[in-house]
Amino acid sequence: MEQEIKGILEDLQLRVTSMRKEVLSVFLNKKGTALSSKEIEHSLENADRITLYRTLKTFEENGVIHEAVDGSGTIKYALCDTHCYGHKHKDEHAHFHCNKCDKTICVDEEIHKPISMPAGYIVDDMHIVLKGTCPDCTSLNN
Amino acid sequence: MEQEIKGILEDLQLRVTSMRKEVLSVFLNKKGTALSSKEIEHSLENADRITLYRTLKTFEENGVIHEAVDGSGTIKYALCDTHCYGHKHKDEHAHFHCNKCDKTICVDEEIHKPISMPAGYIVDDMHIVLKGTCPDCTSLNN
DNA sequence: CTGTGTGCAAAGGGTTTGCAAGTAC
DNA sequence: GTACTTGCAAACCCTTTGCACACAG
Repeated sequence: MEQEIKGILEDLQLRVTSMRKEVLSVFLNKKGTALSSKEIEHSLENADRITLYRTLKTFEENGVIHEAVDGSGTIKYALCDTHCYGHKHKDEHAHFHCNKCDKTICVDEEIHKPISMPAGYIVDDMHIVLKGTCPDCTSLNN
Repeated sequence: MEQEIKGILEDLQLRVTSMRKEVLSVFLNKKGTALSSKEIEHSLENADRITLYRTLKTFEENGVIHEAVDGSGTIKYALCDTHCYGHKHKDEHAHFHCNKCDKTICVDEEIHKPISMPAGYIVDDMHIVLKGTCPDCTSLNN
């Protein structure tokens, strides 16, 4: 893992700092989950929030992570797929947002184009957000 | 229109104040558009931002408006359909968000269920956000 | 050594809360 | 008249910016 992280950063010619390694490991440990900066902050040992913001920005600019729409009001970040490194982001999967635990997961199902826009509209990007209750919260019965 | 607005408020047993009438008329004048609190504020004559926040909250609690997911990072509000007054919100239409003018419109096309969730997930609500360029901005060529 | 990254302090923007005065009913 | 609304001030987030020090390469 340490090696994987170092590799990602070096490939992008980013300096390998402890903050970047820590943040990246949080994402790798929670693959398939979109995280808010707050959640990331809580997952870090010695968290300087400001540095975290800058780290997230750097990661976003370099195609390591991308913003995910989950309809929770706060911006979340998700690890980019390999094919999106450095390129234009294609965030073509759906997100499920649990209203109880506020967790957001990436849904890996295939998406069927749900709608056809009237003429004149150019669609670059599509986000699908499902809201409800996740299995963890259902079984907890709270 | 004055009558329509008064009727909506009275039906919900809300006091008919000038702020509420103004905000409601903004929504009625821009039917099919989801508005941010900033946009609403600019549409008002004598706008006290704090009162506006409270008005929006009241409207939301009473099923007059609902939050719309448009992936712009800011929360937008849209007028509820009649069938949603006071009831659980069913925001089953898609939203188109123009990346150029930041406008959000409600798309009235029928939605085909685009995805099937794995077992264990309870889906209460679905939001579909399309991002791109609207006809106005395409023709302006800017 | 050089330039980038960090961490603190302070500023900025949006939203919420407290409270006295104003208004709907 | 009474309870709900309003509007101002202040408080409270979260996020960004400025700058000196620290560290990666």
